Amino acid sequence: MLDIRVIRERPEEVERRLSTRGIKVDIGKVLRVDEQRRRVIKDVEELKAKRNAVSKEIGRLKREGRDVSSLLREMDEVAERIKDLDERRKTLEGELEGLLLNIPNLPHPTVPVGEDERDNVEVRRWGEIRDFPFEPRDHWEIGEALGILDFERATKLAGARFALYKGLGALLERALINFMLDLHTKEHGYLEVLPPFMVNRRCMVGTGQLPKFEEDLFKIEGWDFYLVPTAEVPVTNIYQDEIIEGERLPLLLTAYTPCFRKEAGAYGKDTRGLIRQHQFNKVELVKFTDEETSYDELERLTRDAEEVLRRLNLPYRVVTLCTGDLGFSAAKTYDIEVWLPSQGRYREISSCSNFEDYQARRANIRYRPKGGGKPRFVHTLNGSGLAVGRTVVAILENYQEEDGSVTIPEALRPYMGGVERIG
RNA sequence: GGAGGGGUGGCCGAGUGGUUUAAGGCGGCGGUCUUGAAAACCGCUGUACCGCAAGGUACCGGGGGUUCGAAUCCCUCCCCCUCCGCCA
Repeated sequence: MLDIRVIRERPEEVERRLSTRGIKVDIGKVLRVDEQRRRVIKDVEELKAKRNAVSKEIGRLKREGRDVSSLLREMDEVAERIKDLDERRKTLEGELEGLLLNIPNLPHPTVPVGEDERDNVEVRRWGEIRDFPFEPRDHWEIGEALGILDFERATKLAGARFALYKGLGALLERALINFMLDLHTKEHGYLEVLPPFMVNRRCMVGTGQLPKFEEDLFKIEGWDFYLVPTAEVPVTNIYQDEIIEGERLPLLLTAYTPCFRKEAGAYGKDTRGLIRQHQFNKVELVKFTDEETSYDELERLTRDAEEVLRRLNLPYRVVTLCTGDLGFSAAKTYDIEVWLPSQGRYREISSCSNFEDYQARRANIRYRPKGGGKPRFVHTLNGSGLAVGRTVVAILENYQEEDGSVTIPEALRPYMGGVERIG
């Protein structure tokens, strides 16, 4: 959520920066509602001040045994006006909140202006793309042939966009989760947490999935529970409605969770294989920082995620998302894209963002500055470290051999009970 | 699922209609004293919103109601604890 005071003070700037996302926001409407709201607040609070004063007076006169009937009559009207204005205030505040919750974050000034993913800017590349002496196969072909992935039977269990891992495939997925968590906890200083995989609506509003993107989420019928689309939601909301002591910042958390997404609007996209599933595993990195250090922390967080690919020796590149490709709540995002030989291109495997105080304002997460002072909103950041299913895809494809076998990256072998090769 | 007990400030805890601008204590900050520290004593010590300011308003788990006036009375929901049942 944007700060209404910023919108009030610099409406043209807000409108201009939002327009680079390719959306049009009616700032004028926000300002009009805000002004009406403040007017009503002023009026009703004046009346309440009067009510409080008169009520005190009534108490005093009654104790003295004096007559108060004229004052009571006077207060009848005041009470009525207060009731009306309170209702009006509630309506206006609801209206303003509704508008604000549907306005995306302002892109950071360093974000390249552009329309869509074609305008994203590559910032670095790492690793050597292997030169295959044969035609590299798709990961689903490799996985099915090795008997470690079974999409057909997964369809019986749930439907399209689900996977059944078997044998060393299941072990590979589990090994990757452990490998990533160990790296981030033991070497990068993150605290591991294991949150609920379902959250209530308030959390979804806090991180920005709701109210705008209801159609992307799985909801539990009859309950105020949603399946988490990313660990970002439960982990960021851990500190909802709290004031964190400034000495404790930055807070670094990592979590493994499955992620559940409807993938509405992705019909026909990546229909085969593990790339786009209704359920997938992910290890997430989350940071809470102050406003001075959040962009340094974004660089570090991105490097922490990249480190997974370096250890696995998988070639990748990092791109800065342009304004038109930026997510709703993000001020700046780096995507990490891993090389997939079967597609001959880089595919997203991690998305690392700084949300500045946008989520903190929605979820009401503040910190007390060192040495005291008024609480301020934290900056929140998160990034995949990494999407596990897509990491399996990258390993199967980049480490495949002509005979259909797959070599296990060395860093992963201790997590695989020493297995060096599948097939 | 059944029965009972609870939810008050950073923490503990008093408060059953108006002298409550929420007692008192602990913790924290500042001061006096001291070579320094401790102790003692004194003072300060929540959040949000409206307002240029002075100041005002709201908040005692959430929402609604009664009343001139609600932490206090009524309704409703949520959460926690204890016991019973069921269960991984």
